[in-house]
Amino acid sequence: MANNKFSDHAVKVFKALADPTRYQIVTLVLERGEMGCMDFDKEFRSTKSALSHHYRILENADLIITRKEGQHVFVSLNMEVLNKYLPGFKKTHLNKT
Amino acid sequence: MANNKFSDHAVKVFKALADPTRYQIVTLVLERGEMGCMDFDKEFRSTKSALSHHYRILENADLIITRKEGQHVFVSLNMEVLNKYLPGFKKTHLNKT
DNA sequence: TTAATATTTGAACAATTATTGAAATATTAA
DNA sequence: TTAATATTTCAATAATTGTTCAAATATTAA
Repeated sequence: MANNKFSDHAVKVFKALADPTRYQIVTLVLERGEMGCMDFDKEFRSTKSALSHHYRILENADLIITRKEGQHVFVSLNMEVLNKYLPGFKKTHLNKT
Repeated sequence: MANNKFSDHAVKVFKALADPTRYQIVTLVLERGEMGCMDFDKEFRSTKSALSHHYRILENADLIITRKEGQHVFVSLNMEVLNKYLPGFKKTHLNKT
């Protein structure tokens, strides 16, 4: 978390979700739970490098948590932050066309 | 509303709020209700032209409604869309530091 | 009609953000 | 140790977004 002012962090969270790939990452992890961080490159067209950059942005917004297990990195959501800025996100954004 | 797919519109809404000026416009209108669209140029440093461009983005995301009364334009929120993508927004984003 | 005020538009430029490919780093297995 | 796989970092470039200023449009008042 870079900044502690509510509105600054809020804008950062919106920025993090203001990209189709990152929005999809968040909704997929929300649906499936913790995922291997590079599983996504099969699901969407995105290189591993691009994904890595996207993770950094989600992480800087404090929306995701990454955990390293051996060679692999796993991504999960920081529900505390998601609920702080986007309460009801799961209900509203999951399983929508 | 340009696109009818839920996630595309959602990303558009996040993009619209992913800028400090636009976030402030939305929270101010939420707090005060309908406002003269150029009242903001006193509140923040932003030219009328920049504000006009910002309104177009908020309008394209279907977040605001503009109403013309004589020479003046008034801005209000489209609560239906705000509630569809960001339920609880008012409660969480109002009167925060 | 002309003048005054309000807002929008468009084009140019600046700034930020996204993507790429190659090289670097880390971990594990052989 | 070397090789293989996973992920990150870096620098370059591409693409998008934000701001500015000037011109255009709209509305009302004189």
